[in-house]
Amino acid sequence: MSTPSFRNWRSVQDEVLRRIHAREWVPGDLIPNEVDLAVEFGCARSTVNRALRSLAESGMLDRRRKAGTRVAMQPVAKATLEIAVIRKEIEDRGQKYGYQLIERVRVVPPFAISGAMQTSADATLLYVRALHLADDAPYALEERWINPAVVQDVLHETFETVSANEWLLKHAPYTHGEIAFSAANAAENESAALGCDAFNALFAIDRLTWDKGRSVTKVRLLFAPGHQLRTNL
Amino acid sequence: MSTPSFRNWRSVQDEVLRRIHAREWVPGDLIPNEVDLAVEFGCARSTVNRALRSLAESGMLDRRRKAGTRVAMQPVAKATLEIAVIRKEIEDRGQKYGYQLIERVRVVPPFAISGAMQTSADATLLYVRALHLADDAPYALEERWINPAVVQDVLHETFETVSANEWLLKHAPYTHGEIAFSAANAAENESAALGCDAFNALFAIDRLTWDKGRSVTKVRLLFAPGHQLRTNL
DNA sequence: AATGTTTTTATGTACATACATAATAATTTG
DNA sequence: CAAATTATTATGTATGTACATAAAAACATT
Repeated sequence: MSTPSFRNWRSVQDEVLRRIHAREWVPGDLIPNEVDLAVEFGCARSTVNRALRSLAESGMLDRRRKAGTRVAMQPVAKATLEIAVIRKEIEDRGQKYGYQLIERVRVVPPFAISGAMQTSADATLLYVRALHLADDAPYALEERWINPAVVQDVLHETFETVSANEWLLKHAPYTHGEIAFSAANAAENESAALGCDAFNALFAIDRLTWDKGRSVTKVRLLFAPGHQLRTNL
Repeated sequence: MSTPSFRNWRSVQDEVLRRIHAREWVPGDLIPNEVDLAVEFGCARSTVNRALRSLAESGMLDRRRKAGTRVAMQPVAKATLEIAVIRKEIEDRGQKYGYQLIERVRVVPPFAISGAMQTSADATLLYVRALHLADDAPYALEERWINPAVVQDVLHETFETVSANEWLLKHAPYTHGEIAFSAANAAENESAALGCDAFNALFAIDRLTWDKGRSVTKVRLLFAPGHQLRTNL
C-alpha cells in the first residue's frame, strides 16, 4: 500500500478532483479536514489549504469554519468572462480593427440615464456614439454616457481616432461596476449603423462603472448579428 | 513619517488598489518587488505575495517571474458569472418554480450535434426538450442532447418531474466544458413554447460539457424575452 | 424547554525560512 | 558578431509554527 505522496498543491488539487469525479466523494459529502488530508497526502497543512481554497474559489467545494469542507451540492458553474477592449478582441482573432465616431455631444441625459448614474437631473453628460469594425464590417455599436465631473479632461478628447472604450481604460480607473448581458431586437437606427435588418436579434452588453460612489460611465454595446461571447468552464 | 503598517493581506491589497486608483502607479508601471513592499508595509513577503497574487487573479496586475509585477495595461474586466441550476435561479428571486417536459426521445442526432459532441454519426443520443417556468410564466426553454454512453442510468430517467438541468448535476460530473452566450431570433416553435412573438430577440446560453474526452451533454437554453444575465465587476 | 454561556474545532491567516523555477541579464565561447 | 552558457533575480511554492476567528456543540442557567 504505497501512499503516492502529493507534495505540491496542484497534485493535491488534482487528487481531490479525481475523488470527486470518481464519486468517492459525492456532492454534499463532508470531506476530511485539512490536518487529516495533510497526513494522508504526506504534505503540510498549508499545502492542503492552498489546494482546497483554490477549489472553493472555483466553486467545487463549500468551506466554512468549524463546519468543515464539503463537495458543492451544485457546482455553480463559474464562468469567468474576460471583457477586453474591443480593439484587442478583434485583433486577437486576426482581423483588422476599424473605428468610426458617429456622434459626440454634451447634453442633459434622459432620466433613465441620470437616474442609473445617480447624477443630478440637470447635469450635462458627454454622450458618445461610435462604431467598431472588424475587417471593415460593423462589429459593435457603442452608445456611451460619460460623467465629465468624474473623468478629468474628457471634454478635451474628441474621440475621433481613439474610442471611448479604449481611452477611458487608460484615463478613468474605476473601483467597481455592474455588467449585464442580454438580447435585444435591433431598433431602426441600430440596424442601420450595424448594417443588418431591423428586428434582428442583437447581443447586448450593458456596463456601468463607479469610482467610489460616483458614476464614471454607462455604456451599451450592441454587437452585430451572430456575435457570441464564449469561455470555458 | 509614520508607516501605517499593513499587517494582513487584505489591507495590503487595499493599499495597492488605492495607489492604482490614485494613479501613483499607472497602467504599465512596474511596481516594487515583494521583498521591498514587505519591508515598506512591515509584514512578511508571503503576505504581500498573497495580496498581489489575488490581484493578479482578478486581472488588475500582470506578474511574471523575474520580470516583476506591473499594473495591467488594460484591466481585462473579468466578470465571473455564476450559472446556477435554473430552479435555484428562480427560487432565489422569490418566484415559484415550475417545470414541464415537452419531449423525450432517443434518436440519432443531426450531424451538427454528433460532430460537436464527437460521437459516432450513427450513435443514438437522448434528446430532451423542456420548459422552465417562473410564477407559471415561461422562463426558459431547454433543448438538450445527452450521451447515454457516458451518463449512467440516464435512459431510466423519465425527466417528467425533475429537469435534466438538475438531474445531470447530481448524476453526471464533468471535467471541463465550454459555454457561449448569444442572441437569437425566436423560431416558430420556440416562440410558441415561450409564449412570445416569433422573431423576438432571445438570450441564449449554449453549453457543452465533457468528462475526460467524452462529451456528456450539449444544451441550449433560450430565455424568455427581457432576460438579463448580470454580475458585478 | 428556551435562553445564554463556554468550550471545542476546522478553517483562515501571519510569519520565517528554504528551495524551485522561469526569465532576463551577463558572460563566455565558437 | 552570433550562439551557447552561466549568473542573477523576482516570483512561486513548501514547511512548521503560532495565533485568530467563526460557528457548531456542549453545557449551564433561567
